[in-house]
Amino acid sequence: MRRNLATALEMEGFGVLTAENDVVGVATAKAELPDLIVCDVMMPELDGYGVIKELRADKATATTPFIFLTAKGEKPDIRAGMNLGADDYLTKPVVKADLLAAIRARFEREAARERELDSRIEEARRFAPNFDSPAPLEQKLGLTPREAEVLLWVAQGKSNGEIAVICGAAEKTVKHHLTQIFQKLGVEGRNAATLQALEVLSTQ
Amino acid sequence: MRRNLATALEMEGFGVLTAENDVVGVATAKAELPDLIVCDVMMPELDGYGVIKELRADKATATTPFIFLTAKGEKPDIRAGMNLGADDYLTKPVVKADLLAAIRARFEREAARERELDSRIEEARRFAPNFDSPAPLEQKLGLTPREAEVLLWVAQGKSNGEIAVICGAAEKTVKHHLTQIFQKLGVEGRNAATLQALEVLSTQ
DNA sequence: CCGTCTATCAGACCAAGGTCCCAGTTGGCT
DNA sequence: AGCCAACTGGGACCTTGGTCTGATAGACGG
Repeated sequence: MRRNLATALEMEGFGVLTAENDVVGVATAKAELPDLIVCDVMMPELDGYGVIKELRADKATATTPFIFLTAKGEKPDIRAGMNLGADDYLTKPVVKADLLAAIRARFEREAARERELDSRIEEARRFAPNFDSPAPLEQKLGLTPREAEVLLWVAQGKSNGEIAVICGAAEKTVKHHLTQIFQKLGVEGRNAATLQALEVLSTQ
Repeated sequence: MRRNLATALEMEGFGVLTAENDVVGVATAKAELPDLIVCDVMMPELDGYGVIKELRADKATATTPFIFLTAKGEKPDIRAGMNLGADDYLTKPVVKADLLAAIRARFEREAARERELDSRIEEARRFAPNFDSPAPLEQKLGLTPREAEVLLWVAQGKSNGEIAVICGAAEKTVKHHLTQIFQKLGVEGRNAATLQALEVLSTQ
């Protein structure tokens, strides 16, 4: 049965790993991190429910698509399997076409999620430091409020003169704050300070 | 039936929206973007299969957990529903406990995915400009190879003298490249140029 | 009341950044 | 052969950045 299934899937172009029982299956799943898991319910030690519980509890396999394929086709069996976080539940007898369709459907579903995830990551990784408030600089870099304010403008490429105008202080004062900042950050020059500030303002 | 179900869910603390048929259901789902959808199969115009096809085709609802709850409980019906990307399929008669458990299981599954996604976003949003290659600067900012190289080091906080050593050129030459760079980027000073460079190097 | 922290500012001084003008070399394209 | 773009450098010159020393003033807690 298992061999039949494996060869059928391989003929469709899938890479297949098999395991002879529940315990071995959990181990190989955690080791190989497959893209999808097909699993029976009736097995000696953990049984299928135990397998999915184990896999769902492990961060690495918690979101792996998981399909039950079993002769235990009573409603309570199905509900138990699905409620443990299975993604589909096929009851024997199963024709090859159904299994393939189910697998493809789960892959398609996973692909849709992946697309959404990609766009959200794309969004997140955009270079967008938040120049709204000097508070993060004050806290994360241990600066005084005024120093944080000055650094906020330095990080935006302002010159000391401009910052003096913006903050309503003399350029000398700005310079003084800057030396304090450089010392606290352990850097030389406004460039290195800017890099640190951007790091803080980007990760938030 | 629908009212029964809605009040039952509301009593469990869920916010519930209802729709009297397939077409209205699709419209409200697209408008309100619910966290989960429960849907019958037998409906006048689209039927349940049409509903899920529509929703899966729309980027905004493509990954919303979707549960069929219907009297059409024959195996081919179930397979059809699941293969269209449903996440669970409950056949009437359904006891309240089963529905609640199914909903909670889907939410839990979604939460697990969300946790994984959060960690991946956290990874991605880290401030990590890629200083490996000047090529992006050359292309996206319209610089010559040498100019891009100089800017790459400027963006890392190097002084003109240091860059001269690194690039094996006279400081005068570095300065000359910099004036070219400033002109091309339309900025004054290395700070503003650094900001533009980091933007390019961060978004990749 | 006194010390500490924060913010303010000044003068002197040097290093670094940046501009302007100019000029030689290489390499590819026509 | 001639041209153009890129890379290279020099000299003169000014601006900005940054340090050092030193000083005043309000706020705040012990």
